[in-house]
Amino acid sequence: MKELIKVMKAASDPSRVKILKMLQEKVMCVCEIQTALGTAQSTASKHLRILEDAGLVISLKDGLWVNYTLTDGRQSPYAANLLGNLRHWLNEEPEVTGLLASLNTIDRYTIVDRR
Amino acid sequence: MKELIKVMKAASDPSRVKILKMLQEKVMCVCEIQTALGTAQSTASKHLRILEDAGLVISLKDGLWVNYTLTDGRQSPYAANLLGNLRHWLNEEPEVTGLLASLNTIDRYTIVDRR
DNA sequence: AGATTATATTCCAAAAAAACGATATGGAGA
DNA sequence: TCTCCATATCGTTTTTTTGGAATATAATCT
Repeated sequence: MKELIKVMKAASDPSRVKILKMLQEKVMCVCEIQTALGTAQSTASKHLRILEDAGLVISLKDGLWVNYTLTDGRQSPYAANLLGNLRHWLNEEPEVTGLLASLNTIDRYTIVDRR
Repeated sequence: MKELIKVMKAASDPSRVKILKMLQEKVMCVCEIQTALGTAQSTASKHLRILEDAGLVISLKDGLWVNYTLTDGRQSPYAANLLGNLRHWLNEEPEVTGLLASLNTIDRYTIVDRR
């Protein structure tokens, strides 16, 4: 029960759902996600932690970068189910299509250069 | 997106998940749900409203009683999906099996007689 | 070693959610 | 009509969640 609740809670926030939809498209580091969402760095990082705790996402270090990916869902049937459904859910929503379209323009090196 | 979030939020609370599992077993009125959960009446009523707003549950008046049932999920694909999954999810969890086992002893007329 | 940098964590304030008691509502029966 | 009763709503308090700024951490580079 706790496991299910954790997955549902993770999926109860628009920013986190957006992160999941973005990660369907590509592996992303924290600063890319932060930029795409338009939030503070700590906010992005915290959302990612919640998604990771729910078994929806995994992090992989690459030097200073931390890359986030969707999991294969092996550690939680609830997570697996959600990730599977999310693949076809929300694909017509402007809020999501717009965000995904903007991913082309978001690149970690460009982000870093600009600060 | 908002619709999805509403369903996920509705499923993010243990009491509400328990209500859904109970309604898989039988139609229940508010006072039966209140008793099964051990909460205040207003609390049960509010949880039910949230579930109803998410399209997971419908209410049907029968005199003074209000009977709650699971929906067929026609008004929300997300609700339909969750209800379908919940049919096999959590069936082994003691927290749930115990609750469902106790439903035999919970009957609206008995509850009313005792107050 | 020291400086730099991407990310994680901490701290705090604001917003949202949850619980309960009390009251309101609306249907049933006298 | 008056009363009674199951449920809904309101008002309030407590708890949880969210967001950002500031700081800590850990890896890289000179």
